[in-house]
Amino acid sequence: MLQVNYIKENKSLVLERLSVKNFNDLQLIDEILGLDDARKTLQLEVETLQADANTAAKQVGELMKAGKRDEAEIIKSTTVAVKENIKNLLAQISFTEQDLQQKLVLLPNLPHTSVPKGKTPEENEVVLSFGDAPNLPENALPHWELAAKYNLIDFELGVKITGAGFPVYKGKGAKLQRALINFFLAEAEKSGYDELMLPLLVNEASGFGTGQLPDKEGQMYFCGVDNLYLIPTAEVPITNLYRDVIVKEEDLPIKNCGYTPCFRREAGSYGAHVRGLNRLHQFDKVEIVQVVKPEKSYEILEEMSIHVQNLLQKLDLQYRVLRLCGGDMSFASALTYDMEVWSAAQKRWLEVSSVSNFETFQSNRLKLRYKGNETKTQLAHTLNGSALALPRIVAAILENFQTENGIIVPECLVPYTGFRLID
RNA sequence: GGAGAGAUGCCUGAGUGGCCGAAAGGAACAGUUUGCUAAACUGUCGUACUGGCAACGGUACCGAGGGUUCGAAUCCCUCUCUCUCCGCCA
Repeated sequence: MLQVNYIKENKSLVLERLSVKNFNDLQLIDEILGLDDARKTLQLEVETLQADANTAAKQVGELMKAGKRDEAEIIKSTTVAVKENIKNLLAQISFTEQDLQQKLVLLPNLPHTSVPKGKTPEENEVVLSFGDAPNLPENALPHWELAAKYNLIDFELGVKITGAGFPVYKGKGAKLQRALINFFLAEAEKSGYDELMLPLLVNEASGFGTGQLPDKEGQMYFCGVDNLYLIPTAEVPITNLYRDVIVKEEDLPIKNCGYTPCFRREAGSYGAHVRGLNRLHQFDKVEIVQVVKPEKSYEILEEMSIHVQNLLQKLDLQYRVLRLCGGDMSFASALTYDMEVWSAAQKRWLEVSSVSNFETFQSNRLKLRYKGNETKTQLAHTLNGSALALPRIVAAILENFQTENGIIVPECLVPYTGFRLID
């Protein structure tokens, strides 16, 4: 959520930035500024009345004590009208604030100046490419066929017990999952992230804090009886740890990581591109999150991007890094890098990580601030990234490292799998 | 699931209608003292909005939301959460 005062002071800049995200609703901005002015005027009015009422109440107290009942009664009678007035004004303020809030959450975050204009994924900017595509024979198999051939993943069983998009991992397939999770967590710990194990269901306030609610609720599974949502990413519980918190400046940066399953309804996504592991309703992911000082956040975004790239390099996967264009970025992000690995048998890039700087967009909603001895309380910056999402990594490993004799597991995973070959 | 108790500032904890934005202690920060460490002493020590160039003010907030009252941390109602006991249970 953007800060109203910032919008007020930098209106033309805000409009210019928002246009990069293809957002051009000048009228909405004007309405927001109008509502904020109205709110302030009402606020001032009600506070003046309250100050008067407070003084009157004190006088009554003193007069009563002095035994001057009659005089007290006179003052009492005058406050009745004032009270009614205050009540009305408060109701107006509350209504205005709600209206303002509802409109304010419609504004996406301002993209960083380096974000390219564009509407479609094709307009994302390739920042760098790393590694070479493996030379696979013409008859190389896509991962879903490999998964069946080596009895690693059973998609049909998942359909039976739950539905499409909930695979059952078996044998070495299951072990590979566990190995990847442990490898990613170990690497995150080496990079200084403190590990957390988190609730997989969150309440409404948390969904709002990170921006899934109100507008993207269709993306989450919802337990209506208890009013809880299944997390679409560990970002939600981790970042909400710091909701309504004022952290000490010296405790920054806060670095957390956590492994969780993620649940996404993905309503309306069907077809060839979602085959196999390409898009699931439940998948596993290790997430990294940082809470940092504003002046450091872009430096840290690079650091997080490098952490993710190191993982991909250790896994010997060919990858590329994209700087997302305005149209492809998420609502809340100011700058996002997507990491994609090459899926050699499908012959396409698969997104395996997304690393974003949200600047104060989330912290403003979360009321996540920091305070130093010298500095006043101010909003912190939040960042997060997948490090990494498992299914597409598994897809790429199966496809890229397939041989006549089986699938060769990357060296770095062997300590975690206990085997080098899937056959 | 049943019964009871509670929720106050960074922490502990006092406060049952006006003198309470809130005692006291601890922690933290600054200073004085000190050969060093410790101790002692003094001061500072919540958040948000808002007025003012500033000095300094105003308003709200004692789990959340309503109500009673001229006046509520204090009384009433609803909700949430925590704790204790019983039941059930991985």
